[in-house]
Amino acid sequence: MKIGYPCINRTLDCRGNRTFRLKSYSRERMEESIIGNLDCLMRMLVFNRDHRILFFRISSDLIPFASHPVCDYDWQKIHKSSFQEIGAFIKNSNMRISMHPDQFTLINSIREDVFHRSVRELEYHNRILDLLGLDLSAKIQIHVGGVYNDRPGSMERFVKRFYLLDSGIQSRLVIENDERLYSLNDCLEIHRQTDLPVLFDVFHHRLFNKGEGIFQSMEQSQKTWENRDGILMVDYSSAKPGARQGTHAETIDTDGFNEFIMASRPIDFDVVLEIKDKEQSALKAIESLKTDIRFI
DNA sequence: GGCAGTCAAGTACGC
DNA sequence: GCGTACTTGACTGCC
Repeated sequence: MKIGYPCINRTLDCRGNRTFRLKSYSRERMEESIIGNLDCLMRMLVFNRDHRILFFRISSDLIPFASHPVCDYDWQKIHKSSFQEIGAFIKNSNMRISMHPDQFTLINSIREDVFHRSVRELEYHNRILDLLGLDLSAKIQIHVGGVYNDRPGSMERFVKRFYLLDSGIQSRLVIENDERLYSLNDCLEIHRQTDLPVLFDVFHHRLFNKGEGIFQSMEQSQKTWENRDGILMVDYSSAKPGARQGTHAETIDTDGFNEFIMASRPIDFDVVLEIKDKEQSALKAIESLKTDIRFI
């Protein structure tokens, strides 16, 4: 079991997801942003290793505008050695990596142009993980997508589109249950047709389910991961007290997390804490896992 | 230096 | 058919 957090470290005085407005695009701006982001990524990884945080989600903003037509900067070639260096550090530290393209990446869109932009975005994410030299346990997580007033048809379109993707992308992709449109059961159905592993989001599942318990759901998700995929990935967060439903908490609810950890025994998995205070919550989680045999 | 409006990208939903 | 919420930080222009 590895514990992680997404994209940003609030303790360090750097950000690995610095970007800029399209209007300000220039090669100089690209160069400057990418150097800063890669440098900060390395610093975050060193911080993580030093604190036993061995799972990390790399920001999609690492290379700004990478999949946009405006990008005329050969970042793959120019920064190749930085990627190699960072990748070597990840492997030597026995870390797990994930990436999560945002809501605009929709391979089941009814619009062909949206699908094509999504493919470009997935290619970009896949390139990053390849340049880092990571194996297929480094994953790209996406949601199933839109419903478009036709759930079966939209799930079918997801499957059809999946088979159009490059095999490199196919083997890194995983699907995650969301809190409104596609539940864990829907993801499992898509798994049956594509063999895609299912990343289990605890928070989304609590907001959107038909009574399936956490343990049973994790057990089913676990079965969708082959050896080459690594162990099950899980996203964990809890609701911000008193806030609108779906809002993520400011800091980890330690009691709730411990309860979840107990309930998940003996399943082994890696978990990203999607919580506002990022690494602080990861440190608290690690503290409370000190006696768990899966973590030691 | 601080504030408020805005940002590449999509979809769902209410009116 | 159109505007807004979703969700969120931070870029950017303006004072």
